[in-house]
Amino acid sequence: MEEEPRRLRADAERNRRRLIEAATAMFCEHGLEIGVGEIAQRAGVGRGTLFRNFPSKEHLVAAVVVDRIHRSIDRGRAALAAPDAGQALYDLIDRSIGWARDDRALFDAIGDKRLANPEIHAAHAELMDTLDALVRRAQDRGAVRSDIGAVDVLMMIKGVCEALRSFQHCDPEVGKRQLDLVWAAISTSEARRPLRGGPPPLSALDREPTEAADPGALSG
Amino acid sequence: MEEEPRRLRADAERNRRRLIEAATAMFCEHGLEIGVGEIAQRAGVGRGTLFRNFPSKEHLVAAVVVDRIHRSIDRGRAALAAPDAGQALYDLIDRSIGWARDDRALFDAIGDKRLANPEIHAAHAELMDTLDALVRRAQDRGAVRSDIGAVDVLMMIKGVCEALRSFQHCDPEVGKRQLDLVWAAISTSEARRPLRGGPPPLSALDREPTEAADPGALSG
DNA sequence: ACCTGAACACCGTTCAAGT
DNA sequence: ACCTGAACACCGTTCAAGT
Repeated sequence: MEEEPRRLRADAERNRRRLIEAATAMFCEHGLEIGVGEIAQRAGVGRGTLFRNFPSKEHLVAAVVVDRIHRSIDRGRAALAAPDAGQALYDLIDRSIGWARDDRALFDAIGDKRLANPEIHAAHAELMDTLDALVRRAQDRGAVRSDIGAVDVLMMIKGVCEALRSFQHCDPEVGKRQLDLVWAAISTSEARRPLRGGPPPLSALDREPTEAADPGALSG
Repeated sequence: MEEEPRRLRADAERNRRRLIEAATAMFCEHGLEIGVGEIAQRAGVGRGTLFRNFPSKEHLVAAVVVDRIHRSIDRGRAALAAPDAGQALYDLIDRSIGWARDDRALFDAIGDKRLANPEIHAAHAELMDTLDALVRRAQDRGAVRSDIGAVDVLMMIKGVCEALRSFQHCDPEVGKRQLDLVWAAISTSEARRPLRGGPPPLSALDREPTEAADPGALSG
């Protein structure tokens, strides 16, 4: 929580920024398994500089995750200002799911292992406070049932995001229906919305046939 | 799909079995990041033997996953034989969530990346057929709403399992409520059940205070 | 045919040498 | 103070030598 007191030299400060930005972009594009060397290269610094700023790759991940959580908090606060609290919560879940498709392992990379990091923990607690306020406002409006809490909602959002990330190439309609199902679970019967589309065929989880699966990928 | 025609020598067959069993146990206990050397050691063979039976670690994971899917199919078929189809589906989801807590990255490790493996794909298709039959029977009974499909249900189960896996040390009540929320989403209003317990406090996602978080884990 | 462990390649991390 | 790249450690994978 307390601010870092010591000043960084100008070039060091710039390198640190570049590293976080490079890491964010690389994690988005290639997932967390991207090598530290490639991140350092993209940031235009040596590998040693990366480890001077972040004691380990895991710390770099943590810095990026904290940054993502802060963006989520911003979105949550904006939703709090919206007139229709129920609609605002629905939209927030919708957009979170949309981002999960692009962001790969970023916002999703929150689990109790990473929450052991105090900075992530603090940011996450702030996010939960915001979500809690949103849920309560939606409950006051009668859009969300009164017997659920922010933890229930967060877990459902996280679940949908991770399930969709595993099936990144599946029919996009599957994602829309997951949103609708989450809403069916947490909304009051008055605020219920119909599920969009029909039940997806069993093939909806397969890769799109347009994208030929590389044959060398696995087994044979 | 076609059977492996060539016979393995008796000792080779035994080694292959031992490797799958050792891998299953090690993956359960330590997750997929366990080293191949430790798996080979537990199986009582050299590392080279592991790679003679499985071209890569990923293939070994695939073999274990196929095995797990077959067990899921067995559970699904048993559920099909139960008198009350709605209750049977509810119980199956319940037990799947329970297993997810113990199994770490096994049954959960199904995504479109791994479905590129033809053996996993075939086993998964069989699982989907079974789940599809279960859902239809529950719909005929009026327990499950008519506008959802097996893909919707599978995605929700997978989501809950992965979300719970991320928060392995959180309050177990969170898991029970996730099951109830899934059921609220997919059931007809007649078959609805109340959510067990009350809304979890925001601290429910933190580690239990009894288990002291190792301070050296991350940042400081 | 199959088994084995030494050797190789790759990637996260450290550190002595530079500025 | 900070930067850098060579060097180290670790782990997945290969392969020459054994049985």
